[in-house]
Amino acid sequence: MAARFNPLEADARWQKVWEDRGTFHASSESSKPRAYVLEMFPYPSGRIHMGHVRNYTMGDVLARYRRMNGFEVLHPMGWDAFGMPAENAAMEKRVHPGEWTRANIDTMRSQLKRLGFALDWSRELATCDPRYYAHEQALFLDLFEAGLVYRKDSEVNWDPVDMTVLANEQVIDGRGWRSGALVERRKLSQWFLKITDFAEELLDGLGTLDQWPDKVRLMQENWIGRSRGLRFRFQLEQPVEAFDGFEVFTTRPDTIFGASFAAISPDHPIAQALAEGNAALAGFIAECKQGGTTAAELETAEKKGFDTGARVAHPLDPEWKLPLYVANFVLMDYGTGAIFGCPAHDQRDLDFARKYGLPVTRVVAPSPEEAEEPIGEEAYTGPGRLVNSRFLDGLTAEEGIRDVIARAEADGWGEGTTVWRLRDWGVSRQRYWGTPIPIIHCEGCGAVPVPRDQLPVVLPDDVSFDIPGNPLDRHPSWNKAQCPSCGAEARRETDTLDTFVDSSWYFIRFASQPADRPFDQAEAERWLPVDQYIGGVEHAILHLLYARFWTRALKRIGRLDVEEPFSGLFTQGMVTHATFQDAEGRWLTPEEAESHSGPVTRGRIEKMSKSKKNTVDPDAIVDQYGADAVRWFMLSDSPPERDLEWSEAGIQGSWRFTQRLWRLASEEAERGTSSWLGDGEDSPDERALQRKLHQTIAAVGSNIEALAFNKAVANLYELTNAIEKAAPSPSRSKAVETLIRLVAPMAPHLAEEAWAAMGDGGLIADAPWPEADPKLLVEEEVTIAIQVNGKLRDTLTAPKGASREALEEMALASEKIARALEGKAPRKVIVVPDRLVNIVA
RNA sequence: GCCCCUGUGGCGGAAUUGGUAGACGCGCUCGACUCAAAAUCGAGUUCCGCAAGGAGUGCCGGUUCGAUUCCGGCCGGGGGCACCA
Repeated sequence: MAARFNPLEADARWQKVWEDRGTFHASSESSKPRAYVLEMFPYPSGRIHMGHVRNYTMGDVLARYRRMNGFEVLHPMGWDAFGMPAENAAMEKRVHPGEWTRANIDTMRSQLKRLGFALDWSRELATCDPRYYAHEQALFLDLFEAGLVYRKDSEVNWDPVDMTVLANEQVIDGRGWRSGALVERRKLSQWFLKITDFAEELLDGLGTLDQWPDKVRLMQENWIGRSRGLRFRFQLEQPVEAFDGFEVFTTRPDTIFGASFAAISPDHPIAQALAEGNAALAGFIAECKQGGTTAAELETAEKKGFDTGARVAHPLDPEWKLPLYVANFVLMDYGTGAIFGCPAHDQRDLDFARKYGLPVTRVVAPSPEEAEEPIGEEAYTGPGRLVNSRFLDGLTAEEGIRDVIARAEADGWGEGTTVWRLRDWGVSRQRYWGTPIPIIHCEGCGAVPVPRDQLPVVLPDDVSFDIPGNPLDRHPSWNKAQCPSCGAEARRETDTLDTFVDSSWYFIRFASQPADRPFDQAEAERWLPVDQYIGGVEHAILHLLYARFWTRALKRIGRLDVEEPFSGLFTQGMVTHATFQDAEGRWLTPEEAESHSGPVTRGRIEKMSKSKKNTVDPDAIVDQYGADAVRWFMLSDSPPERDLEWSEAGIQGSWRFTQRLWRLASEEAERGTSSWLGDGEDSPDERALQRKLHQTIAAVGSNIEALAFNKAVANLYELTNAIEKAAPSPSRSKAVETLIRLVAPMAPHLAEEAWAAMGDGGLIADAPWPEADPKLLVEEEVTIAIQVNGKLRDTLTAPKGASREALEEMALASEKIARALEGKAPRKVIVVPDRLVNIVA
């Protein structure tokens, strides 16, 4: 028996055993209860990083734990393999994106396999494989036929560096989420998915996701952004071309008598019409378009308007005319692109009114005395009752809103409505490395779906990346096609799908992968929804919202009877590491920092990234310490939702622990197996160890279920400490055998090795999770805290379940207590059985 | 600006419904083993104090017999959204 556990030799050996036996293949036919454990699949960028290791280790512990608890576990892995970096690599390294991607997949697959994850590799998929995207194209056509896909000219977010369109979700602070370039506005013809059709159910569905982090639900709620209010019509005094009026939306119809102007967006059709005969207005509109869209620019941007000279009638008083402005802060793509301005109760409107000398009339007052209180530089947005509002006077805001909506609906000039912040999902990308959109454009017939029997539309291989832009566009033949409808010469759609479409249904394909269709409904429904999904919080909106939408869209068209794809969600923290910089501010690796001759500053602890040179390559660590030590470290110390700081000391500590476990197991193995088959003696020490063991079984189980891996690790350390202190005995042997089962989900190679050495025969991967004996979960004796006026003064040991009277008597008998009381008589004694006695004096 | 989360030793962090704050790990100190080192093992480690004792969970206040936990107000850190009518 080796004195040391040698992972370099053992890891690969056990990985091969699992693979040869198909231990982790998930059977869709199994009669066991099912569990679907999934981690967000990786983009094959080159090599795996510590963030992947942390993510997949967490999922793996849960998957192995569920297996040991008798579940048929689906735990698959694949590749989110389309996307920009492959094209960037193609441009920089003159390698085909497909070749680059597939090489990366090979590298990363073997890296993942070295970590011993309990994955069903037979279900591996890559989204860039025509065998995957063929089905995506079919699903796209399904949605197209169901009216959930449409094409429209629209202002889009154009990334001038990546030369592609971005979805709203992909623009962060006015910059492209990947390139970081300032995003421009451009008008293009684009494909959209009707996610707004699902706004209400996506919002309401959040209420059913009780195993999601509140934070993520809240972020999605804000993103979908429901506003209820009144949509009503302003009549123009004089028609502008064909327009005799326009609609506005407000969430505060109660303040309608505080109106002092109307404003429309520079992009509003009426503004456009007015500008035709008005050079000054045309100039103003052009000026509005120039402004940047970054947060800082918007913050400081002045509220500017242009008085069109047109007038609109107040809906509740036709004699009352309001001036019509074109204003730079009114957005065409929210609400109706037009507003009524109520300066007294909206800060933006107030700024605007002050600037242009418009009246400011208070219509809400916190008390009757303040009804005529003038508005200063701050709009009043607090609670109160309506004033200066004719028949609305005296009503609360809520009553006023209801009243005005009711009148508008009765008199036909408006209606109560709901407006969403969520926009439809633009999925066209002017890129090569993505799923081709299966559409043919015919001059006579318009956009025609590619017939099903011509799917998949496969990407051509003969493309060049020496000039920017989309190589599909300039391909000599690929973009030419025959119109499926009339047979005329036509043009193939050269845009590809946003890669977020690929990841919107991969979890369904994992569950069921027939060759001739996207998935088998019955089989997919047997696995879905995913019981536990684990990934980074950066996908809180983008991916998780799109996947929810896609699932609901499939349900609506009758393809899958699942409402929510992920019933449990966990967002894990990042892996961080110290950073170092030299005197010139250049980043240094930790090794460089150590040997650097000049001054070195230790920077912040930051997310591992190549640019800051603070990455740690998992492969090198696995070489040095083995898979189990790395896995153990990923689970230790930091709560999984928080960031984990990588440290050399930490991985060494984990390595030491694996060796401690090995020593315990090998000692027991040498003692022989028969010792742990007995029940154990009834000595106090053995009873104490048994109790510790069973408490640990219960605690580790519930902590793994709660994904509180750091706490489970602490429980295991405690048990290990207790076993090491115990003298050899049948109970101790049994405890070691059980300890090995408890660590098996976390350190599976070591556990198999120890299991084999202890002579059980089978695989620990197939062994059942130990059962906690409820009788052994409670202590016989408890420590009682004794307080005087709430301050701890003494402790005593009492039998569990001792009576209040007995505890009080014991407490008062304490010498320390007598001293603390300083002769004062107790006024009151509070006894919490099995916990404490508090004497109030 | 709005919304949300968070603040505990030298460090990462524990602490069922309010009931012995600091479990467990890292680091550090001392000791054992060793020619020596590594590894390993033992003891200690919130702060002040020789001790008795006192203070202590960002700060100020409140509720309570009792507050890391509940409430109010500040301060610091992080995240999301943002001209959203």
